[in-house]
Amino acid sequence: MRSLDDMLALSSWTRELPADQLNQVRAAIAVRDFTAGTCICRKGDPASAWLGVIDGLVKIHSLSPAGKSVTFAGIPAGGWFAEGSVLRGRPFMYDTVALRDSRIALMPEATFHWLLDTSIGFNRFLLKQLNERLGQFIGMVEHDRLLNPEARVARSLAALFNPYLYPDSDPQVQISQEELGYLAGASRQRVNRALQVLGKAGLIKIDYGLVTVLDLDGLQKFSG
DNA sequence: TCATTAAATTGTT
DNA sequence: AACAATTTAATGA
Repeated sequence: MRSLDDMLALSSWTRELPADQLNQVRAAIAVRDFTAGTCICRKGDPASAWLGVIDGLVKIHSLSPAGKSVTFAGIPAGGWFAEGSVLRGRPFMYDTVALRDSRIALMPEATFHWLLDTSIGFNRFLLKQLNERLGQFIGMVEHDRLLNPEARVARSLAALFNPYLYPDSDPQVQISQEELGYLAGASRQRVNRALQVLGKAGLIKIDYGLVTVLDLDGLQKFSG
């Protein structure tokens, strides 16, 4: 299992920090392990920390009153999230659940704001991250209206491997087809078919509970 | 190490 | 949505 130091080494915002500031930031970050299926934070909880996925896989999602699940984003190892709520000083708007055993970094709100006030590199990182996320969500609306289900699954999958949001060299993700369905807004059956098509096209490799991306660029551009 | 079983996931209708 | 097949993980001989 990866460590907090692995994560910080991968996070580009740490690179321009003076050594003593980085040490202070590192000391302020708490690390907690969550087993698969447990809730990391719920809608309405105070946003007291900026969260990072050191290892594992997390989803941000919402449950309809009728109990249907919609997943807005899957966050694999290397990703930071919840900056939106921390920036506004408002409670979380969505639930976050560990999809498999996950190790989470919690940077206290005060530390987050200290970095925001003192580090240009940190601000640059946040701008880039917010911009990447905005692009992903605009893309989701576009794909939802314009593309066929195979292409939607392809892009949803590709979004998990955004090299800026999730700087992790691992081309695999351990996720069930059911969860991919929540992420892509498609039924499990549809995801199953789509994955087979994408596999035959040589873009991914499918194993039990595991998807390996062979051609990320091709996956992003796939349109049937 | 191997066999058995339950649980999770997948493939199909 | 329901069913059958497959894979994994856990258990104990």
